[in-house]
Amino acid sequence: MPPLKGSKQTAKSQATRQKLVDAAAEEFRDIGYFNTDTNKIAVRAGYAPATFYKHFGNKLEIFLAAYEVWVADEWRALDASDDDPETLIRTVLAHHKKHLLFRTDLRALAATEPDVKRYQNKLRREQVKRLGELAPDLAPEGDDWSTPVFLLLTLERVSDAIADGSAKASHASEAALIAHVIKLIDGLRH
Amino acid sequence: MPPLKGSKQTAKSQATRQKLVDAAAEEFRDIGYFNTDTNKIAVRAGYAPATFYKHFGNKLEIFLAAYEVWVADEWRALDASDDDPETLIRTVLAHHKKHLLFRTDLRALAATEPDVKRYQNKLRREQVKRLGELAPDLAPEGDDWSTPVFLLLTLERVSDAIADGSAKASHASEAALIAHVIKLIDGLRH
Amino acid sequence: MPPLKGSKQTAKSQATRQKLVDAAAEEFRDIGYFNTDTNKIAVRAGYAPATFYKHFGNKLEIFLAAYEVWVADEWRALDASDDDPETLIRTVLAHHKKHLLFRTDLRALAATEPDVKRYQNKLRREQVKRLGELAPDLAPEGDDWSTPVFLLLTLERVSDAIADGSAKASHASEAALIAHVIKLIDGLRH
Amino acid sequence: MPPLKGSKQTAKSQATRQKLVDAAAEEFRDIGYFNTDTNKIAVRAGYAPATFYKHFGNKLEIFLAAYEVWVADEWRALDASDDDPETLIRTVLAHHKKHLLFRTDLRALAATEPDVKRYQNKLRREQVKRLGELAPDLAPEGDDWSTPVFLLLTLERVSDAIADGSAKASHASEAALIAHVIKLIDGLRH
DNA sequence: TATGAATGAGATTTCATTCAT
DNA sequence: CATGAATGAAATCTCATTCAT
Repeated sequence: MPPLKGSKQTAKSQATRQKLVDAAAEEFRDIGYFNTDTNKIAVRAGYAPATFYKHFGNKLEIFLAAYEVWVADEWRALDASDDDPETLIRTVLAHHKKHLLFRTDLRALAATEPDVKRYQNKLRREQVKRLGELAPDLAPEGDDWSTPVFLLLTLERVSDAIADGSAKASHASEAALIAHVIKLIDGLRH
Repeated sequence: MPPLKGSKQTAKSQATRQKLVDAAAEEFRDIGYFNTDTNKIAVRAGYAPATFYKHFGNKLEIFLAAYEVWVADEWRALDASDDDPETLIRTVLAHHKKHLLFRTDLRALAATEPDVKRYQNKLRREQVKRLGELAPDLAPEGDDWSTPVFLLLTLERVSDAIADGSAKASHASEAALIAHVIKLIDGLRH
Repeated sequence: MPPLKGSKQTAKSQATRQKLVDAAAEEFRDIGYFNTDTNKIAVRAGYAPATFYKHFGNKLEIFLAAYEVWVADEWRALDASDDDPETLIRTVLAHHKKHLLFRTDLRALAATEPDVKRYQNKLRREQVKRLGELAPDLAPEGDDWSTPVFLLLTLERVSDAIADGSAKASHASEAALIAHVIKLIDGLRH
Repeated sequence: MPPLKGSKQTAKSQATRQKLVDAAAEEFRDIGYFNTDTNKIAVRAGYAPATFYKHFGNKLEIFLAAYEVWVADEWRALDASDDDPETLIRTVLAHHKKHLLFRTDLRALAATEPDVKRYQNKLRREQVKRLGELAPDLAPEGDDWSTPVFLLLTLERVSDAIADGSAKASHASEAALIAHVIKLIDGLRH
């Protein structure tokens, strides 16, 4: 069966777009959003600078696209891991370690760019729901989601501190911090 | 007796420098490090662009100077407040709310600028010591600082989430989150 | 009997060309020559950018083609209308109102593009002849065409001023201006 | 008496701005608005491209500034000339001949740029008032300005047609057209 | 013939930095 | 010490045009 008319071309376009997103994700991960530019991204993907603008309107737009991929990756990793708390924590931690720079830039952008903020909030809510599915005794109770949110915030911050080396620099070992998180989880279960 | 020529000039120079730092802090607070530039800072301080470079080598240098002032302010506020946990938390929270943008930019910069990272780590250690003075039963025990560090990280992250509105957006009220922090503090005391 | 292969292709090619010209005319009318580009024209016609260059060498070439169509339209409208002066004036006016943007761009292009200028001059001469056929007492007398030319220029300018709103903005009503033109016509008849 | 503090510097800035406007006016006159760019203007004035943006936000802004100068020049020329109709007509004609390209671009821009349109309408009204001062028997009568407006439109269009050579190309001599305008003026006087 | 994709060339715009005073 | 002005370098973005299919 021959491909539908045009589907081959569209596939090529999609592939280019994907290469650009991948290149952007690498740039953001390696040198950070604020240290790269659309030219570098296009060239890294193997294209001329102008090609960038056939697929994205500006740098922020590709950041959002890379963010989506980033989140999907994290969820895929979490889905593939076991359900016991320590494994989950270590999965999150590994992801944060790899994408430390991406995450800090994300938060900086969320502070000034409404689009980023909106998307981030939406993902946070989905994250809480997912957590509730993985661990029913941590699920939100009624309208008050503070328990799972508190846990996620804490886990996030601890992971970042371990990932960026500041935990170690302030004499807090990875193991001890993880133990604290696990203890916190036990205390939060209903 | 008139002041020596040299010292007078130094005093004037110091005043200019201070005005520049203040202006920079305001810029960073209002529109963020990445959305301002050295010209804007100089003009906001009431000087010409070139004056900036008489006092600072580049934008990062003045950021560090503003960071020092920022930390001193927070400590002054904490010193002036009562010692009970809730008051302390609310003091930290108020400070974070005001300087949300500054803080996210700080973290983004720390991820790529070694100077910022170094200074940040140094401050974290001082912060832990201060906490130990305020609350001896949360002080580090021996070489393991993980308990106070864990608490500080959590407090920091919760404050940011309240300050940037993401807590509310994920259905976690300020009061409920603060209650979680207080409960955590109680659990961590030895 | 089926058409020859060659002629069939030519017919298809002609149809494509026509669609491109139509789309170009719409673009020129709606957003203007200087605010559109060959890609937009091709896409508006339902083709890919490259197709444009199979039929026209550049943007100016299609402008000329659209200009021809534009003139033919105006003449068709005039031929279909009555012969009394007011009806003719109103027909011209209606055409100018619709194609205001096209006309101003035409004049701007004529000032720098010899091809446009040449074509425009040729059309002006034909226009004078037509006017002479419609109204013999306004026809050129010998080598001096100044009377019909003067009339056409005036009519043109008044129509533009009404069409672009500048007449109204300077407190000159459409009716009063048209009355002036009619009076002028009466004065010019021999 | 020493110059006021800063006045020398401001004078320099004004001089630069003026050089830019002059260079822009020359560009617009020689090759037209749509064939030049901010780089060419800056370089023609003797500056680097970036300098342009210290004085003007974009190309349209300097066009408006050049427009103001252009109008002031025309009025200066008219004020300096005699009051008899033929002299005035020839003064206007000379100005149009010199700035033909500028004028057609002006009209094209007015069709798409509200700022230009607004300014142009404002000037038209001032022009009518001036005409009323020069020739009281052509002044507006009450709210109806159509008589002077009709005259100005006609004069303008005839001047353009002579200036751009289209009058000649359609066998209408300059002298005969001017005679028509003069006759029109006589007919319009009250 | 038509095209989807890509791009070289260049216009627009920003900004850290310098220079002459 | 302070500065007004200017700018080199680079990032952002556009568009007429081409190429492989």
